[in-house]
Amino acid sequence: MDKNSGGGGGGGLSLDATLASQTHKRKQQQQQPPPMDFGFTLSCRGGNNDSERVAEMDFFSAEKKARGAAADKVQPASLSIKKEDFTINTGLRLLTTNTGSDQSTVDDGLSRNDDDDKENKNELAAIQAELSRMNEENQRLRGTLNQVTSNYNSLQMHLVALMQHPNQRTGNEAADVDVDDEKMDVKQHDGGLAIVPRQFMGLSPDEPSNTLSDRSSSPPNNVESSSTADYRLQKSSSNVKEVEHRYNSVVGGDGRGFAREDSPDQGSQGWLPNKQPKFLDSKSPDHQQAQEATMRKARVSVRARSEAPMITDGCQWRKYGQKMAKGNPCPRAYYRCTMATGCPVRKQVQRCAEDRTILITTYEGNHNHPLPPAAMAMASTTSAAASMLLSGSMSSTDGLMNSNFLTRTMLPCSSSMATISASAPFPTVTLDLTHSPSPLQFQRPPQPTQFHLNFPNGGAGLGGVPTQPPSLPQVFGQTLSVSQSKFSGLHASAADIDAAAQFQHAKMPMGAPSSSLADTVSAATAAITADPNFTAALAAAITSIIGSGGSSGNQTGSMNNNNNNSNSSNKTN
DNA sequence: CGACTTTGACCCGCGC
DNA sequence: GCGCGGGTCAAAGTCG
Repeated sequence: MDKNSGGGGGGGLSLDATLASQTHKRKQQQQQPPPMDFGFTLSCRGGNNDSERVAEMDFFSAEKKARGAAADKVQPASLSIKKEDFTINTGLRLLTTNTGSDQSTVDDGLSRNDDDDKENKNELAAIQAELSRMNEENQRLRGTLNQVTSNYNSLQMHLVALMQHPNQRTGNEAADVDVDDEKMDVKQHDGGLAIVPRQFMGLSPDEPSNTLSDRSSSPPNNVESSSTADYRLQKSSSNVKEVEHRYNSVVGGDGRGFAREDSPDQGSQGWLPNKQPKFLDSKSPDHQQAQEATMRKARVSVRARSEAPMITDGCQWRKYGQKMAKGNPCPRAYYRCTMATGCPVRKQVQRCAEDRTILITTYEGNHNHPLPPAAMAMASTTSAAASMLLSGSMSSTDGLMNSNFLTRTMLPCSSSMATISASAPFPTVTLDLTHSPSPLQFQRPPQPTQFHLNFPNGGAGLGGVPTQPPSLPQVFGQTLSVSQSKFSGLHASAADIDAAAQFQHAKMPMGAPSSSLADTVSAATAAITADPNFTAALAAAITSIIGSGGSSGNQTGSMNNNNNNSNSSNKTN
């Protein structure tokens, strides 16, 4: 019954940056007055949020100035005031007719040469015009927001399509796009250390050829053409729904949790035995069942050194079983999340047979309830990893899994990846925290024991300085791998996890402040500072990195961990 | 007394 | 069909 049925997951070079930027903006739009320049937001990869915000503020400040001036105030260049002028006139008439009975006989209201009244009327008219204009602007912004939402959904779908069918591109095409994207990284991170090869970018084979040609034939610096965006907006709603369904299945399915508000009611199902077949979508039953079967078994395993019987991940767990697993003298304990009734999340805890100081914690499912900050860290990690994993596994169910997927998702330091049990019965992502980071990985300066978390401006409100949350590869030298029974040897790069995290965070509950970027960061902070168990804190820190990666325009590749941001630099060891 | 843990039994899938 | 192993259930016990 685990509603895991699909894989969102993101991964990509330029796409994730754009997507993350839009995601972040969506959150901003729901928490504060929406930015004015949506067109720029959509088209600008890794755009400077602050510049846009400044533009917005300038607009309103100019507006205030105009309010103090005459009624015929200067309008921002981007706004049309014709309709508002009409509104102004209407208001005047209404005021005139309603002011007094003696005025009713004077239609034009000019017979009374009362300057004070005129001033008052003008002021009222100005205020009314202001209100009217605000209303209109609200309507316009609402429409723009809808458009942005549609575009965002289309991008999501596109991203999933890319992940599902990455190999139908020709090698040259892939190389071209990859090179372009890497160039973008260099642009975005001019710190000199910012070149982060981002694999896993591909064009969907089922994508219309025009999009493909747009990308392949466009100049190298042409990253996101409007035609492509338009095309994405034209994606069929059915595909979007399918993607949403998959994504909701991965990141959690209830309205309170990670799911979209319009998603099917998945969270109400709560925990039920896996053996009970439950399929939420009636369309394509066979296909859906296959997806469900795959999704509900997706797991995220965390290997960490810990003397404690269980790593502290911020959630409350209830042990419901213990078994002696074959081949391991240490018993395997089964836990269920008890933070909310019906939470489907379970985890297994078992010590490694070879090294009993290593604690293997395997998570399954997604929380259907709000999480405390400390718990959000791990939950974000697992969800992101699962979404990444399932995005690939779903392709396998479609028979479209490409071998290139494996190679293009390999990290440059793939040789140092941990070897995970290839006999895993279920698709499993393993985060191996037992190895010290390799300083040579990710071409970064040797800082093997430090994490630098660039805190976004949301948490402390530090002046809205644009931050560059480091992507997973930058700060996370740990190894990451994916083992799937169907695709033994499948490896996923940390960048994929990062992208998946971005994808997931795009679906985080908009109304819940706890899902905000700031809380994600605070979650990591809380986990790091409060948790006596270092491994848990380490995992939380990693999670925070993953989770925060989707909020900045250039989250995918910044290796400049010691950038100029004043609100950065949380570290743990 | 409620929440949690323990532990044997049970169910199910899979391989032989 | 049977045995094995993984996973879960649920009654009994424990703890604060």
